[in-house]
Amino acid sequence: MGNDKQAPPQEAQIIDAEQRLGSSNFIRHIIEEDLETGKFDGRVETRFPPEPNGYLHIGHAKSICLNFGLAAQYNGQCHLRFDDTNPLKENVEYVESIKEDVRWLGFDWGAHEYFASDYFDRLYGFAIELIKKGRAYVDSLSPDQIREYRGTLNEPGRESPYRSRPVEENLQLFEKMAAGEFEEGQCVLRAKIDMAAPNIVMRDPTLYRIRKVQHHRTGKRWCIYPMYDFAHCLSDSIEAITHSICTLEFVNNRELYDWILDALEVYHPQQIEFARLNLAYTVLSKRKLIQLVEEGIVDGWDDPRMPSISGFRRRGYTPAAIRRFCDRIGVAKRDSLVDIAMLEHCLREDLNTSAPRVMGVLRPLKVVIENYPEGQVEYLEAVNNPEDPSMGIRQVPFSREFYIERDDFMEAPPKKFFRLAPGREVRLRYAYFIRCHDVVKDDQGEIVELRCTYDPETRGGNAPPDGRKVKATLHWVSAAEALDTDVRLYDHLFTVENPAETEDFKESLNPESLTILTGCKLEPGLKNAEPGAHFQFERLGYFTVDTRDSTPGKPVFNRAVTLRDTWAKIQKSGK
RNA sequence: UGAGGGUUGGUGCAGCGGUAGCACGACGGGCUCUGAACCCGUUAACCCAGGUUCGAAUCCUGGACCCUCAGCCA
Repeated sequence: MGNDKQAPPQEAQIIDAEQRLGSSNFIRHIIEEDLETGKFDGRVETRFPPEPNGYLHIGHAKSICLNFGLAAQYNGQCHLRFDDTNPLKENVEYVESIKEDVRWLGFDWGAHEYFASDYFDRLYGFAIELIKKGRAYVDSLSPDQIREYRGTLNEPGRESPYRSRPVEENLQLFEKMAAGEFEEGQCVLRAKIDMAAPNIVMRDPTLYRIRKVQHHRTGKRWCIYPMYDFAHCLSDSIEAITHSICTLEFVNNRELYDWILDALEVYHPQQIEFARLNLAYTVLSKRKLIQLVEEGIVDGWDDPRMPSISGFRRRGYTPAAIRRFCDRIGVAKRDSLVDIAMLEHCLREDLNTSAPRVMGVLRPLKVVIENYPEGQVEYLEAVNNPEDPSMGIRQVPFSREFYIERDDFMEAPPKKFFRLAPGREVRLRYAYFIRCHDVVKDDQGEIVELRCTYDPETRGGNAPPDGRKVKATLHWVSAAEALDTDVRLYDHLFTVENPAETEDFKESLNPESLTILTGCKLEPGLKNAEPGAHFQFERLGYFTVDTRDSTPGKPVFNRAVTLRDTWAKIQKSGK
């Protein structure tokens, strides 16, 4: 039951593109203007260019939705290109996880799967061309010297003594670099631009460096690897990208992007920068995320508290919810911090229509119905999803002994509490009206059981002939038939809105980000729920079957998000 | 103090010279066999100061504040 139905990728893209039609942003303005002026012959070609050195997170999802969404909307194509120019940090495991995550999000790059490393030969050729044009040189300064010579934000840099090497010498040196005749750090290839440029990026940036390590795709073929600035613009050019969309921290690099393409006189895409996503109460920098994983603060990249795509997936988020979220937060150039309430809203919105309802008691309180026959079990009809009648009905066992939520009973209820209390009558969802008569306590005074009576005339949860009304409906699970299992609840990983802003972001970790509940009582039909399936536990929230810790016959559940809870709000506001 | 980006309700995004709008949130009400969902309503914003104009969030000038850049990372 409740298997995770995913729309085929193409369909997902089309549907979302239609939804997006309403909202406008500055990138669309640019594209539409380009379409009008015929700047790129009416083409729209984008790319999502991850470096395979880590897992994708919700910030990448924003970029993925943007790039694939734009391509779909303007009948273009979006390429998936791995920016694998630094073999020190990259590996195939990441390549695979990235592909899985993009696919899971519902996007299809078709045949357009590329690797910057596939262009290494051509890139090498471009480098030689630059040298021949007198626009690049091999520098033999040490890394420290290069830094010294670069100058500072306020002072211009100085030219390297090797800057004026003749073309022939540069050519020979560069060939030797590629042939492995120099050690790492001994020399680099630099663009010859302007050491006094006000934009530091333009002070003779490094184009190639020596790295005597194997590359996960090209093996031992190379010992020199191109830098981002050199590889990226040329990869875009080779693939005939029209709009190369990246985040704001690359604004300064655009001047270099343009310089390289102009110097080589090749096809020239347009780089456009937008603000990266920041989400409240979490961190979205690869470096920090890696730290959480490596220091064992979380259980891995797919820990449900992680803002990684795999984390959200395991937590119980859906691709549609994440896509909708990305559409709604919009795209702009100013730094912002998005409220997680927005994300949670998108999940609820999606799951409300698609997730089967089910009853589960997280913190059980036993109830005995004194006037219900001992040993009797009857099956009552429950609706699978009131939002979607086509999802049908199911039978739920009811008997003399069952569990309700501890929170649903109060011995001395305050004014606005209208659930169960001594002497009070409530409805059991789809079952009967019951009235509480006695409270059984143990030696410590802890409530261990409620003694109630039921009204047979309210079978199915219907109002009795005398028209008696009840102010609350509770969920419940029959004791003997209940599935006994674990449920995990999650809260923000951090206690402050913007942990990245604090001195040490780990200082503000939330010690209560994970709560493991054992002995939860769920309706028996859940016994064979498939890993990854989504459910709404009525009155509680949306839960998913954990894909890692569940075993056949004993699914373990993760709470993805709570339902909106007016009662909790009343309590918090102090009645 | 160099260069480049940015500043619209609590949050995110529109508005591109003509009554400042959408979503989320918050608050109130309706409906309800989920205190959910749904429906209805309320709240609340143009960084500041000048200027241009019949009219400025939009154009101009000056200022304030925030962000990015000194990797052989991306």
